[in-house]
Amino acid sequence: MPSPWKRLADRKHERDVKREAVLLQAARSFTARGFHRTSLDDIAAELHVTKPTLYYYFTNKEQILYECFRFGLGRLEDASRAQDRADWSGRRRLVAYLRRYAEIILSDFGGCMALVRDNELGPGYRARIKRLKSEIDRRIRDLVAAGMADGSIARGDPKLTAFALAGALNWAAHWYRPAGELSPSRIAQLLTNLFVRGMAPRSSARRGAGRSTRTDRETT
Amino acid sequence: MPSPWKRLADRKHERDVKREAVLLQAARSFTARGFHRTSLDDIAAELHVTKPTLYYYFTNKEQILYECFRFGLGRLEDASRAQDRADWSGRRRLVAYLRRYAEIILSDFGGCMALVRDNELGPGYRARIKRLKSEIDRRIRDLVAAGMADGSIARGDPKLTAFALAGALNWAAHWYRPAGELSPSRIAQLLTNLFVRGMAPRSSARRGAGRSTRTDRETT
Amino acid sequence: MPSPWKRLADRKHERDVKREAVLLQAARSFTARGFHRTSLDDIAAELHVTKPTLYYYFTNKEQILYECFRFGLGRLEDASRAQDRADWSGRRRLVAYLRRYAEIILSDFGGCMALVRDNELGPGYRARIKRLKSEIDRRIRDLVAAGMADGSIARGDPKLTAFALAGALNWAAHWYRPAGELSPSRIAQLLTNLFVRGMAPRSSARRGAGRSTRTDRETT
Amino acid sequence: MPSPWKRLADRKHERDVKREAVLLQAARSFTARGFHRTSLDDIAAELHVTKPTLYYYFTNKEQILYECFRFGLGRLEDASRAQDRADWSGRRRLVAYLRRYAEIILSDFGGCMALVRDNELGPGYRARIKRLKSEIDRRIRDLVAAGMADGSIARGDPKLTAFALAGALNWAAHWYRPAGELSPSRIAQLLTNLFVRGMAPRSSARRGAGRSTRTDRETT
DNA sequence: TATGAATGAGTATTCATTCAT
DNA sequence: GATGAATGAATACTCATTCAT
Repeated sequence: MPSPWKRLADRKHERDVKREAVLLQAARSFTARGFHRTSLDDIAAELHVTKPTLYYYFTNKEQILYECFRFGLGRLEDASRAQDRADWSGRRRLVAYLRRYAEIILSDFGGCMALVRDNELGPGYRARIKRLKSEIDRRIRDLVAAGMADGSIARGDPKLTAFALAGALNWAAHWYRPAGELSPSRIAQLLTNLFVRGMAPRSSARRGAGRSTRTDRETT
Repeated sequence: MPSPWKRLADRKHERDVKREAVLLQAARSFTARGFHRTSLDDIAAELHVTKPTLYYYFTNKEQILYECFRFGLGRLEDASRAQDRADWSGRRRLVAYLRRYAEIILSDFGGCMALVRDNELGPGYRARIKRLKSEIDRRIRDLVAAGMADGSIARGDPKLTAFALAGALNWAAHWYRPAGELSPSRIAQLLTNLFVRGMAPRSSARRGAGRSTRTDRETT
Repeated sequence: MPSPWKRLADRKHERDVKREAVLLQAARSFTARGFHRTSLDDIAAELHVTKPTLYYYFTNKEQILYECFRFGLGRLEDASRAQDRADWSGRRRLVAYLRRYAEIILSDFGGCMALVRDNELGPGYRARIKRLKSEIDRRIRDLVAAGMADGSIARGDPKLTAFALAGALNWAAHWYRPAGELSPSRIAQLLTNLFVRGMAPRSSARRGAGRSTRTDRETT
Repeated sequence: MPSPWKRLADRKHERDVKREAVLLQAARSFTARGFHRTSLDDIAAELHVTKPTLYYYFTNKEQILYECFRFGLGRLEDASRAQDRADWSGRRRLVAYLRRYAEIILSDFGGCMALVRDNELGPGYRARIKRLKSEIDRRIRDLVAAGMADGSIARGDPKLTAFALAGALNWAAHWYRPAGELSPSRIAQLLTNLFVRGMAPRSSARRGAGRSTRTDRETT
């Protein structure tokens, strides 16, 4: 016979599972149809519950969107911490991060974050999301700057470079189709390669010469 | 006494001026607050008219957004046609186009196009917009492909490359602040330079060597 | 042919007429069924319009109640100003005021004011109503105090006396039935007489003796 | 080891204690914020329990209000019975009753009764409350009539006199502040004195003369 | 042309109530 | 006894749209 505590933990867990199920469905619907065109009734129906049930787990429609954002941003944050390897060059860390970044952006919560504008939120929630977002932006910028400092990335405007990278990746949420032939991580790879190498053709002379160490080769 | 025909033309002109004023205000409001959070009353009030007046110029709220989109897309279309210079390399034509593209994206209608999702439109309008958008996408892709064909752009996936470019530029609409120090055309320049050269540092050996012709240098 | 200005004035007037009709119906419904049990649909239906029409004239359900209150309070305020006759004793002015007060309290707006609690209003509106109400209270208190000063009213606590008078009159809104035999002004008369004379029996010795001047006799 | 019967009695008692605690909290909340603006969740939270618990003690939100009313009315009823002293004049009995009446009205349940309108209740409960209320009204009226019959109260309309008295006392629930300087019984005393003596100034000739017997003096 | 007036349809939100545990 | 979870019903409020003038 299981202890009542276990049961309590189960309940807590079940509740969290349900809460997350709501978030997932919401993220998908918000992404697909937009925040305002998705009614709580829609979300509830897709989960086979009724609207007030959603209010048992969330206080607001806004809060639901906020949590979707936070969830996606949280994963980006986690990914950013995972690349803190002192033995890697800035570029290598950046590239590794961007790989994860793309995977996250092309997931349900990430897509919601990239495709639903935060001005759907009221001032309070919005400010908090903006803070988290600039945290992420800053993280990319820092990696870029680190790369520029250690010579693994060509000198330039780190801020603009970071925006360019984030933009190309975020935009992928617009055109990515799960059914397509490109997997998220393949997209990430191709985009980062493109960014690293640039579009200018490499002359034969340039091949291998003066490039960073083998370790930094992110070609797969 | 002026001829009544003149008057008719004047009227027609005045009507178009007003129509466009509505569109401009709408584009700004839609961009700033989102399509659904902007009521026709808002737009009307900002123009110092009343809501039904808008219906004199447009049949729908949707149509207003549709026309905003079309306006921006039209300018992109125009810009694309302006780069049809057979004597330029694919890359040069691409870079020239991207420069204009960025300027347009960072204008009122362009920003609206980049920031307001087309799923706010009903199926009819939406399909038309999607067609126009893929027209633009195709145009970039074609320039990329042309560059790859004539050797001015490194071989790769033209589609993905085009998406990356469009993404980085479109995303600029999210972070661009007119009050900031970077002008749209400067942003365009920096972004395209970044794309062309890539982030990898150029070895001294590489400088100038084997690079494309002087003509293709887009450094300003 | 009427001038367009006339027409504008007519419109304005018509609007005010309609606005007031809404208020009147609202006051009656709020009084009869309570603020929360009266839905805007109820009010609208009773006026043969639809709910959004009410929003054309008022911004809020709360505002409707607020205006009902204000309307009633405004009439009390007017009545209070009408009794500013320097040649009358305090008591005579008080009695005259109370007569009007009762008539107003037993009207639609007055009843609403007496029977619907102001805590139905949000803090903003409520504070304003409270201010108006204390204005009225103060007015009665001042008349009582004036009477005490000029000897036409027995000395005592003016505040408590004022509350007692207002209470007895306001409470009449609870039991008054328009169909009953007592008219509002008759009720006012009887209640004020009772207040003036008190319940203690008048000994024959007291009759006429030592009473205040003939002018102050409010016996009808 | 205590007998199980004792335990049952304890339980019963405990249940009643809790039931009454719910009623008291409800009465306070209903009085402060109104019936509809007080949710069962509010009441439950203030009691540190959850909403369904309330349903263990009551079948309805309405029933809770009904019981609050009944509780207050019950105390008025009790008070009325306590004044049945054949050796006292009608007026003295009336005055004694009013003293208790005021104390009750200025208590939690009494205030609820005076401030929350019975039209919040459905027809069934409401009818029962109205019956109890008219019982109370009738009781005051009877005392007034008795006083008029035995000469201790000046002749007049007993019904209207009773309403005036009840009104002035009930209304005190609106303005009474427990923190103020006037205690409920002092308020009762002042109000009844005012009613007995009236506002008209007593001429010196009248002092002491022809007034009712010492016994009837209710000055404290 | 432009507006005042009105409305239908939709939607977030609240809340009393129920029930299995 | 008490609670977590769920729901039906009601309701304020918004807004695109229409139409007579």
